[in-house]
Amino acid sequence: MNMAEALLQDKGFNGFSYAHIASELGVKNAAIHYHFPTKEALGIAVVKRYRDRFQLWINNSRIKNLSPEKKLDWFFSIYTDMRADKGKVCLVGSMEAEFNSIPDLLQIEVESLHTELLAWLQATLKDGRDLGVFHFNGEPASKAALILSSLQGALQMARALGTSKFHAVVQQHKQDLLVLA
Amino acid sequence: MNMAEALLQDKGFNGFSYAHIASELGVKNAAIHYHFPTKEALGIAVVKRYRDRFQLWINNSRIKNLSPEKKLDWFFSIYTDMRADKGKVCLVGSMEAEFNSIPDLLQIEVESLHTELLAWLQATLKDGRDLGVFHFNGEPASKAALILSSLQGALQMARALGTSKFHAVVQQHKQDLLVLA
DNA sequence: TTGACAACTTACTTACTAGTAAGTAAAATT
DNA sequence: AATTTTACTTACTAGTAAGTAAGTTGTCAA
Repeated sequence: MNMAEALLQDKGFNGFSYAHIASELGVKNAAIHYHFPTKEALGIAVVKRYRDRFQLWINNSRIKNLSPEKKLDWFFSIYTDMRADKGKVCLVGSMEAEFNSIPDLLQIEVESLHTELLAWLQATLKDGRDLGVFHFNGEPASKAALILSSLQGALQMARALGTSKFHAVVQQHKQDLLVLA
Repeated sequence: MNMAEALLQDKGFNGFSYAHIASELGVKNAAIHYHFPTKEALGIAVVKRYRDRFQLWINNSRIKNLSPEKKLDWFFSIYTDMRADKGKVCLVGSMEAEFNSIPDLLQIEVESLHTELLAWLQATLKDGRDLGVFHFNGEPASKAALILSSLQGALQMARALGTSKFHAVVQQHKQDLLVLA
């Protein structure tokens, strides 16, 4: 599953095969099929694990008790770490880009993950604005969608235009939220 | 090339084959290879055509003489139209998501397109701020990267979460740029 | 000690992939 | 009118994809 997740974030669902995983793990093709009968099942398991991991994080007091500002920094750091880890992109972006060529049940799993990420970010932005630390117009839902879509896009952008562009985007988000115009 | 472009935006580079194009056009596999010897060449031709089209547009007086505000509306409309056209995503996002599983020369072509899109948006944002119609902190380059990455991500997001999310993002960008805090 | 099960390997199938070589019919060029 | 070129088709190759059936080995419990 670690290998599959890394390959998903590196090459996309249609860009890797059972053979890739098998050879790198030093096992045979069929050994993967023993644990994950189909590629769809493998993809779903990876996304499901990611969802569970995210829920564990945000419900852990380590994160839960942070200020909105620190929560946002933590959230940004997830994406910064992906960029630093061999230029990975986020799972959601990787699979939504080729959404119409991935299996049905995997689409549903990706949708669930995306909804959960967005819900947490939206709540965090709302809390921050209510406390007066974040400044933005409009609905928290819209601002959350803007920021999340931008992080997703910026990881992809960095592949062509370099890591500096990714960091520029993150800094711009911080400035937009924290600095009064 | 129209078919290839549509398939790229629908399924990604690794999600379509010569057979897809051939069958839909009612010709044989080899007929495509006659015009585009390799899949890499086909991809490059599609992106190159898109680059040329974009340069034609922005150098056309119809766009060139628009106010920064109208220019931005035009730019947003490109992405809104993609969303309306069977939920396509932008070429750049589609290929950067699977960047590490597409041919080398195609990567370079995508990079060029992305650089050109970003340069135009950056200049437009700068002009708008200089004229006092746009309001944002920081460098035009960073704000341009933020907006472009967000549009790219929002088209992908809309596939899982619906068109309304895409429109929310566009409206939020307008509000962020136009309304004083 | 035997039996059952987990975790494989071996060996395979079917379907599809990009790509090619050789031939053909019609249109354009000389 | 003869020749060349364009745009294919037919028929193929070599490689890879996901997926499967049957057999093997090591571990553990009764």
